Amino acid sequence: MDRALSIGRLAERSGTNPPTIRYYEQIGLLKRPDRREGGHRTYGQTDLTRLTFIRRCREFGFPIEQVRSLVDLLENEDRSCTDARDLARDNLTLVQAKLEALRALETNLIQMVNDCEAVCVGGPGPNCVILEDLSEPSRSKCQGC
Amino acid sequence: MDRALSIGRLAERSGTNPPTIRYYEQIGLLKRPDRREGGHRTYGQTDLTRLTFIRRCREFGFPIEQVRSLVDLLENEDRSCTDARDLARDNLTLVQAKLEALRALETNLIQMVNDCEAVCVGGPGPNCVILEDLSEPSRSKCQGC
DNA sequence: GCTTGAACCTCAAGTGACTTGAAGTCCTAC
DNA sequence: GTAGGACTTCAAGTCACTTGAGGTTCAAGC
Repeated sequence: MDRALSIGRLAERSGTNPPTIRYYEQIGLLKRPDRREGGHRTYGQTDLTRLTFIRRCREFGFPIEQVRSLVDLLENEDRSCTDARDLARDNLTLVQAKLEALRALETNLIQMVNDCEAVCVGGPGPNCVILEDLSEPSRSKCQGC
Repeated sequence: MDRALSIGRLAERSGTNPPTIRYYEQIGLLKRPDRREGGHRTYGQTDLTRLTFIRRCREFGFPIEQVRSLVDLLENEDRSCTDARDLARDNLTLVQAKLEALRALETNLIQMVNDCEAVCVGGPGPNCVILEDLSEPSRSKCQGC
């Protein structure tokens, strides 16, 4: 019903901040909106849809340049959705790599905290097992040696 | 044996880049090293140990300011290791939150890719189920509604 | 119609943790 | 002696915004 949205309302409804919207406009991800007499931006339903799409993409971890491709895909009848699948698949691979690293990190941190509580908690800083652990060179690169 | 390391060798042995080492020096995380006649930096075993510690902390996701605390902890007899445990615990909480978000992301992305392959792959971009999914407002904030 | 204060405007700089580039100097091996 | 690789400093770039300064416009209440 409400067609003309201020930047603040658009921000609210799309889950963004006004400065972020201006930033997206600046980098050409959102097109320049109409202005009121005083210079304030006004937006319509189409802008809300597009911005929501952009935010979703960002939540899904797509970097801005990929979001640009996806927006293009969404608005261009001539492009095949295979591109969208490929982008999603690349993104999935990245997410899975990050997951693996984070899981290893979690295991290590849990171990550190537990060891500290069992062995040295309350003792002098330099003797703490956590600091000892952190002083060892990384084992992540050569598991075998 | 080799006491005097150039910045390049130190970088190699610690798994860092020379500019990163200079950056750590600049922000006061590494102390200013001795110089040769010509101005080149030289490092010893202590520097290698400290830098290795810093890199490990960074690999574990500690932000620079926390690394600063941990270094202080490591070199200060008067501080208790409870502080180290608390920092590790805070970090663990953050890691676990990230893990949860990434797992949800992974599930969503897998779903998208699979759906696309089952339903629309090869079709025109704008009809792709992936783009439809991305156009829906986020459900992550209110699971129930 | 006037006032108040929230929301808006632009432009520039800041964030974190580095990386990259330019332009010049030093060191080592041949 | 010389070639070229490693080093030096300083500044600017990266990503995706966020924050701040300083000024203007809008909507609501009186």
